[in-house]
Amino acid sequence: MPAASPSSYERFYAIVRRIPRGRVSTYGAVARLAGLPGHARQVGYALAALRDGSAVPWHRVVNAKGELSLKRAASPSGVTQRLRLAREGVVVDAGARVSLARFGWRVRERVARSAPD
DNA sequence: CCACTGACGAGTG
DNA sequence: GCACTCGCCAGTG
Repeated sequence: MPAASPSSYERFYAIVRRIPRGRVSTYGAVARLAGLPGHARQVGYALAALRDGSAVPWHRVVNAKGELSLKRAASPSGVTQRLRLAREGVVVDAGARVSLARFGWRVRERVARSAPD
């Protein structure tokens, strides 16, 4: 098994798997959460290496502008991403963009206070 | 080894 | 919002 080396890909996949349904995250955020800030490009590379049937919800990952990075290609992957997002209620506009303000996944870094100040 | 490319991002003007 | 630069790492010729 080639699992001898601590593939950073697996680290990225682990984060992507945590993105809740109906939400999206960004390449940069995934890299950051994986403990590898600045490796956004490698996240894209890792997702591109995924095979059909993987349990990784790669379609929930968009770039920092909220755009689907596969819009450039009419590849089946691009279509699949739009289809899956639509099925989860995520709105993608004509410019292949998603409102990060509305659908961006917010990682809770602090616990909600049960009692306000 | 070098140049170039790619599902990226942040900074500057 | 647009154009440009630099940083990041893997794969290819």
